[in-house]
Amino acid sequence: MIDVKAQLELIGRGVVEIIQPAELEAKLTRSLKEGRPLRVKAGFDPTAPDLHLGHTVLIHKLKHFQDLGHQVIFLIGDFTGMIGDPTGVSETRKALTKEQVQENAKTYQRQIFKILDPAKTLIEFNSRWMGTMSAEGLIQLAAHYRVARMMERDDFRKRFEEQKPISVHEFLYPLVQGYDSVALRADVELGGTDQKFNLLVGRELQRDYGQESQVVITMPLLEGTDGVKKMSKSVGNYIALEDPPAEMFGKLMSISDSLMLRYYELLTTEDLEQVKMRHPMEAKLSLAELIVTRYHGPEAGRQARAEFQQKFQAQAFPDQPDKHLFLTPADLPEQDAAGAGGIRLVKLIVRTGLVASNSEARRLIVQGGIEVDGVKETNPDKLMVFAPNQQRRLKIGKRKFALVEARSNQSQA
RNA sequence: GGGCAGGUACCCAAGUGGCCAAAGGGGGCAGACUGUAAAUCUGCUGGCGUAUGUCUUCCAAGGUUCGAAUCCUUGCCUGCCCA
Repeated sequence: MIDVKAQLELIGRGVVEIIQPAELEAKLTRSLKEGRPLRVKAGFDPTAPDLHLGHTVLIHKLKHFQDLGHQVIFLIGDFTGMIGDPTGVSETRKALTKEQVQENAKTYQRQIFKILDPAKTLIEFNSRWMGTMSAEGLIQLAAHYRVARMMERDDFRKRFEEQKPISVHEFLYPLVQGYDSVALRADVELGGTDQKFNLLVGRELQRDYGQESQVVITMPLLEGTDGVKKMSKSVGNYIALEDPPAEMFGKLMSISDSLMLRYYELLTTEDLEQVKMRHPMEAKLSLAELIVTRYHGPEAGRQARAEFQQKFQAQAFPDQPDKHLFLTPADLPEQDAAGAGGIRLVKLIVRTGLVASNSEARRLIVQGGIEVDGVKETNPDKLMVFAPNQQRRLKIGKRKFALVEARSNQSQA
């Protein structure tokens, strides 16, 4: 283990707040002296089956602690997931079933080891102690906190003032999360700035239960792809670690220039001044490749970049279309003047399955969002004639491509 | 337990008997513009062989009416106030 000052520097990188810095220093000093690693906890709610880039800000911080030799505890809130964290949400969240939560938790475990060292990471589930807690125990736990303190929290107060529902069980969330720290005897807990309230409850509960209070470290929230709201599963502005490479790359390229800098800041170790001096598009391509590489490997990174440039910059048809459609003579019911079989353009578009309905296909066509073999086609009722084995390339909207191929008979792959 | 106010399309929100597939905003999609974008501007945004047509939709079930998102009844849900 390295000395306290160096540890503090790494730990402090990128954090928003440390409560309290002096306590952290004391803990580190004692840890070093006694050769006892600190127990560092971060909790995750398995409310959706995917971790996203927003979570990695925290996970990277855990990684820092891990590299410094401390005991990292990745806490999966399988029990709390059944409650649903009310933080930052304007409406009551739906509680998940036990089965859903367990399914999602499995995925979590697989994903974090793209960053953390499996051998040095302790994975815990808070159902281990919460699942067996009696009603009596829960009521005793609840007695440790006051309603007025609960209402100090912004989202509760706002919802209360706006006459929106707050269920009693939502009050239990901060309590349980705080109790997790008691059960794990956590020295440090990491969380986003939105978690500050919950994290602080942990400090108070530990004190009430006769333990030393944990140090709380808050990290910035990563904005989602819209650049405004925090990245979140429920809002849908997220980039999941398990998004396919091409999709991940595409999402990263669709962020604004200013957001790109934010991502560089929080997700990479690149020097920001140098990034700013580069051409924004170049910088964004590098960022996208960097991140795809991190989660899918260098080969996937290179490929995603090449494909992106082919698809959007050269406007070329990709090697791997989104859909390869085969048509048999039965699919070509109409005939042109010369008697050749064809299909109306609207129908053809719908057949690719890349568009939801006839009306939507029609809209796209009329608005100029369809190209056939590189030529814009705006007549929805145009009869598309196919000779046997003829192929046509459809560009549907900005980013969907389909290859359509006529087959002379029913034999089909 | 009592009183009051609400529940409208993906979200917010107007509409209170026919002109309502339902204003407006957000989101989404498309086009233009670009450096991939973002921003901006324009258009579209329930389904159906696009149709001065038709079907399904305004919490749910019934009812009144030629006609209901709009009126009545009951139920479910939410908030506030009183107890």
